[in-house]
Amino acid sequence: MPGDHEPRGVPLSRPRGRGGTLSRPTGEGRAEGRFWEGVIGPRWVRLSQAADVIHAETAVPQDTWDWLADYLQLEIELERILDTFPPDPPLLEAVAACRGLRLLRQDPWECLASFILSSTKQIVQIQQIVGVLCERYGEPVAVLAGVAPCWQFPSARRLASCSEPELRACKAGFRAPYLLAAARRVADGQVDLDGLSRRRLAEARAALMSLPGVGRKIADCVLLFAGGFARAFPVDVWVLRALRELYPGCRRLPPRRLLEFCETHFGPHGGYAQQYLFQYRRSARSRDAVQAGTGSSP
DNA sequence: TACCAGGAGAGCG
DNA sequence: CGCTCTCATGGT
Repeated sequence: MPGDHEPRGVPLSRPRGRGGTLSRPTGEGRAEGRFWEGVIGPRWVRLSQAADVIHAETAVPQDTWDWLADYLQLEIELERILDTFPPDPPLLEAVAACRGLRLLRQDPWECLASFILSSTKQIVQIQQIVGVLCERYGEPVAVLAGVAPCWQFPSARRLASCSEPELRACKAGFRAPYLLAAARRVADGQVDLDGLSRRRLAEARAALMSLPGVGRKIADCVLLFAGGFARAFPVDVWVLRALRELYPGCRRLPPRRLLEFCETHFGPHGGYAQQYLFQYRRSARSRDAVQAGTGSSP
């Protein structure tokens, strides 16, 4: 019977630190109160966290929870990551403000496709587009009673079989031809996403950037969030703002020099530093908006 | 109404 | 290179 498959702390030891960020940067998971619900690969799952364990519920019995431990990156010890950060005040402040923030190990194709759809879109809009794609072209997944229907993220092969107008109809806009071309090249094996993690950083990045609609920023996102390249440091508008405000020395650096600074200064796990700076800067914007009375939250 | 959003690519000088 | 323009579309 469904609802009967909780690990009850058996396979999942709680990661160090207070809490974890369980929402996907671009995914459709939702945090509802003390729960997080979403689809990880082909499975629907509801997560919650008690004192020392992560509690997981699925709609179908599981033989193993390795897939979840991998997604949550439970083997990563956060303190060891933070120990590699340079001890400069801005980064320490960002870490203090986002204590417990961790990275997930996402599916490469889902990650790539989502970020291709991300350019000049707000995060809520990206989630909406992804939701439409899943509903129209993804395989349905089993959920617990009372939970809204859910779908897997559509495979590259499935999206490759779509027409450009069909993808535009999902609100993909000018990104539709990029997504379609990427889906085709992934589906026919011209780009091996699952093999990225075995290659050198520069080679994996070049392979991603050979895809239309994939520049340095999106490539680094895929490398960091799905490829296991902890040093990859995506520079988006928020990180750029954070860097210019917190590190005055890099204000007048040309783009090439700025990227060099990011990849060297923040060390072998710079991508984690990037996430702390990103979250820190965005949360500052939220506070300002609320104070200025322009925020949407009460 | 005007402006902006987790960019990328093409066309300039 | 470094700058500017364009590409859809929804929200504020």
